[in-house]
Amino acid sequence: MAEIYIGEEDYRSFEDKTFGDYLEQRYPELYAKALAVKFASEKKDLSARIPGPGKIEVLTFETEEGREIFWHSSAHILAQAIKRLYPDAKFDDGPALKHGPGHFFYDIYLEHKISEDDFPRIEEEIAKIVKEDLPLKRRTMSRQEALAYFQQKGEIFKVDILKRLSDNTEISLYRQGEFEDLCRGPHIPSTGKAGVFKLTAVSGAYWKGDAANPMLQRVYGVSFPTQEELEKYLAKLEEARKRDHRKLGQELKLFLFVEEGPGFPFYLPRGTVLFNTLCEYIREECVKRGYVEIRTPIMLSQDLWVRSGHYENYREHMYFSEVEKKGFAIKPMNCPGSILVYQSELRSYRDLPLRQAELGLVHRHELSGVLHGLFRVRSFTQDDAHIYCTYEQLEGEIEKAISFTKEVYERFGFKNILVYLATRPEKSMGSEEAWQKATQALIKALAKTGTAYQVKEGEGAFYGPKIEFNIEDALERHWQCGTIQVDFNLPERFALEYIGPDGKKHQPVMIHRAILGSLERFMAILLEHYNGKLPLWLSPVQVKILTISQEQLVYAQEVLQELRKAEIRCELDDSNEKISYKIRQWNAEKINYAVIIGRKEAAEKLISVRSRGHQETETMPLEQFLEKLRAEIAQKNCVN
RNA sequence: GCUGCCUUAGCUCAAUCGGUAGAGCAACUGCCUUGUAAGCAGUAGGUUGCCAGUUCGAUUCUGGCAGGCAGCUCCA
Repeated sequence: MAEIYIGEEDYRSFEDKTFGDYLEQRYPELYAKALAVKFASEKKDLSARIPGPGKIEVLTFETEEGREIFWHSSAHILAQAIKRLYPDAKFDDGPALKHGPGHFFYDIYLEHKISEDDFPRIEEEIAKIVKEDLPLKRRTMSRQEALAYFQQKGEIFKVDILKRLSDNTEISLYRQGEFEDLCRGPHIPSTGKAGVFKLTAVSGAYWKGDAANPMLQRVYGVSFPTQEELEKYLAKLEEARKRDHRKLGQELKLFLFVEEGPGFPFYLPRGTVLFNTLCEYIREECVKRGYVEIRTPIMLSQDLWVRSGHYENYREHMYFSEVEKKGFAIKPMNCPGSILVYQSELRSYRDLPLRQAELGLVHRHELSGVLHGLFRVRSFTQDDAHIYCTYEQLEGEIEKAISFTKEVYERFGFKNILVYLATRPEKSMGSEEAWQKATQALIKALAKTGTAYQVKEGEGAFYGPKIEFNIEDALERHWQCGTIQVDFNLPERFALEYIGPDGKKHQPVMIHRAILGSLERFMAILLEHYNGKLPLWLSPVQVKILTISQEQLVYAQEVLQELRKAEIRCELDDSNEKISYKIRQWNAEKINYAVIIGRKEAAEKLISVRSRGHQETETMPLEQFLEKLRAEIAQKNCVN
């Protein structure tokens, strides 16, 4: 970022001038790129008067704050274009974005339904506005004046925004040509600096984000200073589209969705291997840390869910059924089942902490509109666990769970992990004191493990506060995976107890935790993260044997048997095709290794090995290849 | 669930103005006996998502339903 100091003397000669004037004279090259400035940690328009000597930070498209201003101004230009084409459009809000389907959007009320077919017309009008190079002029007025002004223009949404502001706020407006918008600013100096645009999406958005409110139309767009940058962005989008796990899942034959089961994934043979491999990994890691594993039924009596509070607090996400006039529910969570296992024996303090893991299949009714490949489904398997411990053990157990979680993410190569602390929601049960204690325990453990986190107010589970772990995928999207929750409520509701050293009954505390979260979601993240090129230990098919001609079939079968005996996941391509065709197929399947067998290899009882992403082959005895595979699998290396 | 868009062979996509559908890949069969990213030929594959309506006639127009996509709201 360019920083400039305007000294006492210099300032005197620019006393009545603007930042723009100053830059234009002193730093013409920088002026050409400047969008706005930051002075005394306040963002200002270039047309703002210099208030005094000091540091000026010049905001250009190269800076994050500069881009935000650029895109915010883009939203204004979008609105202006729409107003020109549809004069009865009313505008709500049009901010810049950090993530999502565009750099900016504008929420609009308009009778005409804007469709993608309208985009070219709107884009054309935007280009005209950019070409007109209209200066953006700021003016201020009182809130009362602004209210009257927008009322008279019929901009009812702007009026609503103004009504929510306090009375002594100074209101600023920005005008570009015939279009004027309520806005805090700052903005780029003129529409000529806005560059090239592309509209990317149109959809509905609830007014003020409330589902009870009517819907506005939200038009999304992207913009860049130059055409090249726009094209580069579009190419990146295309790359992301190719990485979509839904597409990879189909191409690699991993999983399937059918009309008969919306949101209920089917695992194909290869996807099942991946699923099972992840389960095995989690099991091993749990065993190392003193967990025991249980399995509980998918369907349990409705009374149980009433007792646990799910019926009261979670009903809209549950599936119900009736058998012999008795109500049943399919489990949306594993905790009540786990509790019944805890209660099956009289527990002693010597049994605690009891770490009870379950790879549990849960069903949750999700609204149809939120389903999204494996990221968002209606039935999924959680790598769940419930830890029953004494109050004294609580913090230590949370700390262990935090480091366990971090270790697992590291294994898969996820570097960026965001942690949140979600506190008591409105719809929840239990005493305020229990919530306080539980939340404090989480905070202490976070501090002790040196975990940076942000607070999500009111986003906890209905029975307790939670730590949420989000990992960042290759497309820089964040996905919630792991969670650690402290629960005083379910032990209370189910009257859980253990016999203490004093021979008396005490109530244990419960920790709910999941690391991968949903195996389905985690698989999807892995697929996008690795672009379908799974590391060897996770690959459904690790090796494919390709014969040069039918002559080598017998030897190829022998090699296949040997590899399978060594528990290598292996397939043989015995089709009557040329080797180049088989290589092409092998590559498309993203299988880690190809073993190529021709006349030479068969004669010498050797194999030729080619690895994914490489052109060269290496000829070796089968045993040597097996050693190499064993070593690589044992490493569970996830760096490609 | 809400708003908008989409649905044609296993997959990716065509089909003019309303005249009952085609291609490539995959599959299958045969030929070639193949040396590192598509060998050649042939065969089969469809109630155009489902149900109504308009029409002499609907893949095409209208309505409803289902599923999908993007976003909103929600979330592991």
